[in-house]
This record gives sequence, structure tokens and C-alpha cells, in this order.
Amino acid sequence: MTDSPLVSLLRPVRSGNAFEETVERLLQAIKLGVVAHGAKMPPERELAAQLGISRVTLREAIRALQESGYLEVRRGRYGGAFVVYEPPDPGHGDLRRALNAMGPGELDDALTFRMAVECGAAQVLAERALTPAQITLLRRRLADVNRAGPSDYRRLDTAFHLCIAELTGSPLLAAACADARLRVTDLLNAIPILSFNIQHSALQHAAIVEAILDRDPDRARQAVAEHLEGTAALLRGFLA
Amino acid sequence: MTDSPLVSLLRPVRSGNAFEETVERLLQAIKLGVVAHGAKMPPERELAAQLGISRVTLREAIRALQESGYLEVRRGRYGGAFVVYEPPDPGHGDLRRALNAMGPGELDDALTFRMAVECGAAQVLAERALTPAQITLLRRRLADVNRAGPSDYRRLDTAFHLCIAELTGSPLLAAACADARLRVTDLLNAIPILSFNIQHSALQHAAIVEAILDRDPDRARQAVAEHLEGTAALLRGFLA
DNA sequence: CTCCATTGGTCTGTTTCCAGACTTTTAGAA
DNA sequence: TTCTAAAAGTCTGGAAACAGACCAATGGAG
Repeated sequence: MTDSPLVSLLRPVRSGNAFEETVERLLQAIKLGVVAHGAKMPPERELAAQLGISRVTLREAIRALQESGYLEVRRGRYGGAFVVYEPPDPGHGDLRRALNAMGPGELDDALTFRMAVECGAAQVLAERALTPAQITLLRRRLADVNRAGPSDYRRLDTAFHLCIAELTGSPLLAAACADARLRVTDLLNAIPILSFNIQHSALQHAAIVEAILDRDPDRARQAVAEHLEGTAALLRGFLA
Repeated sequence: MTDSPLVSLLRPVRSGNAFEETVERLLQAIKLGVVAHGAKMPPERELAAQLGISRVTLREAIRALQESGYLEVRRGRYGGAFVVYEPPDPGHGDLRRALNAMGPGELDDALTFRMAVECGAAQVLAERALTPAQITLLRRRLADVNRAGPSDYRRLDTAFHLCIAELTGSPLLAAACADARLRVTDLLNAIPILSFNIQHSALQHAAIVEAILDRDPDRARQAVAEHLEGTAALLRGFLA
């Protein structure tokens, strides 16, 4: 265990199959509600460019999602790929199933990773002097998630968390946080949204923002850690 | 600026060219001294598997490094690719050159990213109860870097930093830290190693380990932040 | 001295992926 | 009603990457 740095350094160069990877990404964008129900995905050419893949590959992925009922594609001007998917209310077996879909150590890996990068992002942000526009944006996202109904909650919660990372101005860090979030999405989606939890989270979200705006890195870090620990404990509890 | 999460989510699926990416990786392993001067890289088949690429692609990369004088390849049993490279003493223009080789925002991005993930890793680790073996390893790495001579310094410093991430047991986090380190390697290599800096770093390294072993996440976070801030300030200073 | 395991070197056919040109559909503007 | 721009759909040739089998060298074991 924990052998030389070779292990970290000589890790896989490419994630795997471009097609599958793309399907996964788009699926996450849909499930996270980043592209909301009924909304249009960006045009193929644009999307392909952003994802760094060819149009052909992208289209294969889109077709797969179309056939699975996540997207509806319309041609012609003002056409495009529209999201036709609404997150179902999670049943009781769903979390178990989602957990089993992950490898054994994978859950811990994902949770640890998320804890580290999100705490790091909050800390970094709290060390900065934010511009008024940034402050406004952060407050806005906080208000959004606190005002969210059950159908919007996950989406706005995601937006709030990612907003912190994006405000650091580091694309690498933002990508890492997005990645971390992706790895627990399926699990989060399988947890029923309880109003008790929402209210609890709202307090924690507020504490995070407050600490950041107060330029207090330690408090920011702690607030995020506490917040994420709640989710982590919930998920880990189902493994017992 | 700071538009919707789409930006973080729909980032490139694959890093780029497998060949170039591989060359870069191997080069980093060499420059970081992870595979020391005169030592042998793992066998092709093994390496290809670890990097998740075909042997053909790997061999192309190896040949490129061979032709650039980084590796020497010997056939037959006990053959392999041997590192033939010794880091040159950095001259005065080197840092400038390395900095210019990066895009404008890239340096800030890399430094911010590094700050976040390494602080996060230290914090996470400090929340844990470490096994005796883990404690021994951490202390060992600390002692190694503090005992290092100028020729070994970078390598052992890298090993120490990565050790913290690896001890969290999260491959994702370890990979993120390795990645962050990679992005500033060229810059660090261009800085002359001053004994003053080494001594200063030694104190900070010790403080980090102490905080982790004391199970004090805040102090661990602060110690890492302070340590990295030193490097960051040094690099940023050259941009003025 | 012979054998053989281990390692790099080479070849072949296949799959994946790409770049780019071209076609078709469609909704709105003129 | 006609025209146009923006979008998806289609096609082709080629490059990149892979899988896997096979060859060649080499140093140590017996």
C-alpha cells in the first residue's frame, strides 16, 4: 500500500472510450438538471468543440440518449436536442442499487475527494477579496437554493456548490469540484429530499457564504466540512 | 464570466493526443526524479497497462524521449528503458522562459488549484486516525526531505507532498495532487535551490506533519497554505 | 555450454475517432 | 410566399490507437 509516487504519476492517460465518456457526461448534465427539463442542449458543433470530440462521436452519444428517452431531437432552425427527462421520485431500493453499482472503495474515494476539493475551494475563496459582482452572484445562488422547491433542489444545490469553485477563477479547481460532484450524483438522486434536510442544509449553506464573505478561511473550511459530512454520513449509513 | 455550471460540466472529455500526453507524463516522472537517474522504467507491457494505452503508443513516446536524450533503451533480459538525464542547474533566464511557456492565466490557475487540493488533502488526513504504519511512513518522508541534498531535494519534496495525498487513501485525490504538482514542476525546476529556502521549508514541513498527527485540521490546512504561499509568492514575484 | 525467462522490436488487421464537405429540414423575416 | 439562417443529418477518406501474435536479443541458471 501507498507505494512510491509512481502510482499517482503513471495513472491512466485517457479516461477510456470517448463515446461512453461523452454519454456519461451528457447524462450527468441532464440528471443534475444543469440543462433543465424541456431546455435545449447547445448545438452539436458547439458542444462537440467544448467536449473536445468530433461531431460524429457526439452524435452517437446523443442518439444513445435519445433512444434511452433522455433527449428529443428536432431538426431545422431553432431545433436541437431537448431534454425530455424528469427525475423520478426515488424509491426505497434505489440507493442500495446505486451503491452496489459502485465498486467497494469507490464510495470512500469519491467522498474523500469531494471533501478535499470543496473544502479547498471554499478556503481559497475565503482568502480572497471578492468583487461586488462576485458577492452578488454568490448571494444569489444561496438565495436560489434556499428558495428552491423539491423539483429544483438538486439542480440549484449543485449550482451553489459549483459557484464557489468557479468564483476562485481556477478552471482546474472548478473541473475538479464538478468531477467530485458527478461521482456522487447518482447516490444523491437516490435519496429522498426531506424538508428537514433542506432546512438543515440551508443553515449550513448560509454559514459557508458568511464565512467566505467574512474572509475567514478556517470557518469556511469547517462549514463546508460539516455540510459534506452530513451527506457522507447519510450515505455511509446505508452501507452498515 | 462565471456562467452556468455548463462550463465546468461540459469540459473536454479527453486530454488530447495520447502520444503527446504520454510523453508529457513520462517526462514529468523523469524530471521529478520519481524514476531516478540511472534507474529503469517499468517494462513496456506493464507501463502501457498502467497508463491505459497500447504498447505501440507507449513505444512511440519512449522513442521520442530516447531521441531527446532522456532515456536509453537496452534489449534482452534485464533490459529496459533507463533514465539518462540529470537536472541541470537552473540559469537565470530559465524561470522567465518557463513562465512564458505557460498561458497568461495558467499560472494562477495552477497555483490556485494546487493550494486547494493540497490543503484539502492535509485537512482530510488530519481528521483521520492514522495507523502506526502510516505515521511511520509520513515521518519517514519528512526525515527524507529534511536530510536531502540539493540533487535529491525536488524528488524527495515531491514524495513528501504526494505522500500526504496518498495517505488519505483516495486515488482521486492523490491523482489531483500529482496533477497539481505537475503543472508547476517546470517552474520549480527553474528556481535555484537555496539552502535558506530549504531550511525554511523544513520548518514548514515539520509543522504540517505535526498538525496532521495532532489531528488538527485547521492547523494542518494553515500550515500547508503558508508553505505553498511561499512558493506562489516567489513565482508571482517574477511576473512583476 | 545450453536453455530459458524476460525484455524490447516488429508486423497485421481492426476499431475508433476525426476533419470537413455536403444535404435536408425548419421557423421566422422580408 | 419566398428567402435565409441555423440547425440536424449524411458521407468519405484518413489518421490514431489498439489488440494480439510473433521475432530477436540477452544475461543468468543449471
